[in-house]
Amino acid sequence: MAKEEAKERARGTGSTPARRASDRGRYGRLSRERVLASALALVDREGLSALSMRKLGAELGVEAMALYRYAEGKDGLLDGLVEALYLELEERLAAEPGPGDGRPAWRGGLHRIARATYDVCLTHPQAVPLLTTRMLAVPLAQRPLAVLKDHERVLALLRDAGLDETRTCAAFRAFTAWLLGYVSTELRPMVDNADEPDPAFRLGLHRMPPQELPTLREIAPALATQGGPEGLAVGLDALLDRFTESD
Amino acid sequence: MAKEEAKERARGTGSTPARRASDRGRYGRLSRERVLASALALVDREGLSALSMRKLGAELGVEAMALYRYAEGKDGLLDGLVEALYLELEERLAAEPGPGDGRPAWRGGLHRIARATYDVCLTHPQAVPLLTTRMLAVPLAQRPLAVLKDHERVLALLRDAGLDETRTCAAFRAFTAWLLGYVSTELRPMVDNADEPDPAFRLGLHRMPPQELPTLREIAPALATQGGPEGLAVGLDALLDRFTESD
DNA sequence: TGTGTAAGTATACGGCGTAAATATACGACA
DNA sequence: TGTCGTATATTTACGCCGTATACTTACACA
Repeated sequence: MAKEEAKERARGTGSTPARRASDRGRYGRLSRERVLASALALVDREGLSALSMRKLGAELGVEAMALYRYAEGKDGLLDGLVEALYLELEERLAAEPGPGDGRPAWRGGLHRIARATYDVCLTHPQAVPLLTTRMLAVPLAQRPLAVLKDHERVLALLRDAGLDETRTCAAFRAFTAWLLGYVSTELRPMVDNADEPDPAFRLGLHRMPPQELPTLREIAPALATQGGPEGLAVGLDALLDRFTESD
Repeated sequence: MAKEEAKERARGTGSTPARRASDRGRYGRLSRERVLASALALVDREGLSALSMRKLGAELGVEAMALYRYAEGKDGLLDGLVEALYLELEERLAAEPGPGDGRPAWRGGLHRIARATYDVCLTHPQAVPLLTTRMLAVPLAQRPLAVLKDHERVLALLRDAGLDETRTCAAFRAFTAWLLGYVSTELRPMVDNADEPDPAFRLGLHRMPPQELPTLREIAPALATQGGPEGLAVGLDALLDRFTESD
């Protein structure tokens, strides 16, 4: 793959002098990587609903239909975004060393995965809904390879913990549900009007009928805070403790 | 009832009359309730992507634009579906008695809410993604009243547990994340081809590269099982234990 | 019985995803 | 060097979508 890119670059640097500048880049501009990266950037910048084949094409200097060589339709493109997120997760996991602290390796591994997933989602908050919509909507075996490899890592770690098949499944489900639920609830806007100086008005509390929602009104400012990665870790430990204990 | 609505209409308030069935003519066919119920039925039957203003209008024997009196645009309609789900939840909670078993009332209450939410989602699996996309995308104060009332119930129960504000928030977040994550992961298809008799093929395992995904391939059949309401309850207890304990 | 108003319709516009046919640049090979 | 097959991108077109705007119609009430 790197070799192909090198070839393309050599081609681009003018081995054929008669080629006009506007023609030079016409072919070989696109690749699945470039398409997905550009799509993710667009989503990061303008949100999921702003992603259309035409707009993405324009962003890449190309007609919409050209994208169909690199993703099968819009749905395939969205699945590709999920794949891109998990590839980024893979990179992060490969980069970080893994602490090797007091706890068992399998538990540390699960925390690393959870934390890295959190970080990826924090980097691309607008793409997070894709995890519960596209990724979970696709049957297990049809998910992108990067996703399946992530599942594999988690399952292998649970196996390392010495769990039998039943308990491994239960723990895997708990891990996934907690992680996806946590990032889904945490990584999105809580504020109503960010420019409003008064916290109560910024939260839009004036919209809430006070007699019906006394506790909520009282506690809403505190709810605007976040649990952060610590909250994720605490809940993860609680679930792992429960779901990995033998009766 | 018809009299009150007539009064409201005369007063010019924005509320919507629901005419008696015998009044059926060209006018009075629609109401917000009927629109939302029909939309939910359509989603249940054909999935979220099949819901369009035109199709919903046709279903109700009406032009698409007529729907705009009862929901502000498509997004408002989707938010209305979320509202409908939480209204259904409210009904369920009102109907069931509440067991009053050994555990503290507040914990029993949270379990009742979680279970009822699970049941509602089980009844409308196709609508579940709306919870993580539409509901969570809307800032707290702008969520439908039925949603806010649900939040209020949960918060009040946590307050009953004697938690301070900080801990109440943490527990609320954990409750929400776990519940939404659980229903999102649990209530969707895991199978590849439901008509295939061999379980392995039904799961599409032949698509998985075996050397890269050994654990996953081995455990995939077991993963196709579900945690059910019991799994939800077990995890909920684990999280509540952890997030409500004082240091 | 007339009249104001809410309920629903008609029409139109621009954007969307994408099927199908078409044009074109490039690599390979003569 | 020329030409040819093919991968690559474009063009065109179709039907569906959400919805702004202007219109018609049925009803409540005087």
